[in-house]
Amino acid sequence: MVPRTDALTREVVDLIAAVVARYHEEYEEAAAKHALTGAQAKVLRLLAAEPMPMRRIAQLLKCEPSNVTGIVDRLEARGLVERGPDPDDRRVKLAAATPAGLETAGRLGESLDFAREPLAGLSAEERTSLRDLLRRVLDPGTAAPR
Amino acid sequence: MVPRTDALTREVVDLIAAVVARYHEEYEEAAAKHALTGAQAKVLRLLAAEPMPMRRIAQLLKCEPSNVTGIVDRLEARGLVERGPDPDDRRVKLAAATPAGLETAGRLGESLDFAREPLAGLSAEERTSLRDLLRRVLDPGTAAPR
DNA sequence: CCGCGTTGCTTGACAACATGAAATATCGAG
DNA sequence: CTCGATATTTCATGTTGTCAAGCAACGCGG
Repeated sequence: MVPRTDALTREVVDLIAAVVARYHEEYEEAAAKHALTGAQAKVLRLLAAEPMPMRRIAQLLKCEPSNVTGIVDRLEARGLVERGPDPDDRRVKLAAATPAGLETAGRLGESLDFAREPLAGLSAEERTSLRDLLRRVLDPGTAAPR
Repeated sequence: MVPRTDALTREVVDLIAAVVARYHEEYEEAAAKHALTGAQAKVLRLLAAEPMPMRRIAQLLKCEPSNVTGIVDRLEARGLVERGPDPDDRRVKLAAATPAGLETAGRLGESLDFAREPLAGLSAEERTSLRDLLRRVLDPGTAAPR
């Protein structure tokens, strides 16, 4: 096992923390540019990709369904999202982006440039090796290529 | 410039997003294990490393000082943190972890294993190359080693 | 020394997010 | 049909975040 004091490991952990901090910063900033909070931006992007029941949004956000109610309420109040019935189950409400919501989501996506800009400095080989390393960090089951 | 549709770049961005999500999940989980919120855990860790003025905490958290007041209030109410005077400037209050706070911070640190466990699957060379790639992503000014 | 702008912190009002418990409506199995 | 399970909402509550206002202390120019 890697000792807690391993300088290299510690440095990598710190770098990951820095990436996380930076990602958040830029995400919030991009959302704010469109008068959205981070949570609203996340939901809007989900719904722009595909309409889905409230329950599913809560699962993807890893939060309580009652929380999603409020977030969708606010998006709906601004005309970015709509709630409609599910033809197969009248308990379910399908949330979907309106045309205005799709348009906002599109512009939002363009602002979410994190790592596209920084990544531009990396060659294709470097991006490939970064991809492979990140994959293995996320899924330790993946063995190193022999 | 890297085209928006570049599959490799898109994949790396998605992986980074996955790392960010996972980091947060594990951080909140570790904090909750000690009955702390994420923000409280962050502040406690800062203060366990070194006492500092409220103002500095706000800078490191990138939030308003008035917000820090509340977070430190809650930590202080639980005896994990103390406010003391700054001998050099009577406007300043130095927040510091109490012995109980140091102890909690210590156990918290042990729970914050993100990327230490996953990283164990990477060889020293791989960790080095991950470190170098992350450094360049965070600071595009750094040229590729020739 | 004295005023006065600046700085550090707190307070108050308010919005968003988050959880949990309870209410409502619907589903589906028996 | 009945009854437990599911999907959503509502309500109460707590934490995080902002902003504006206030207060105490600092420190500089005169």
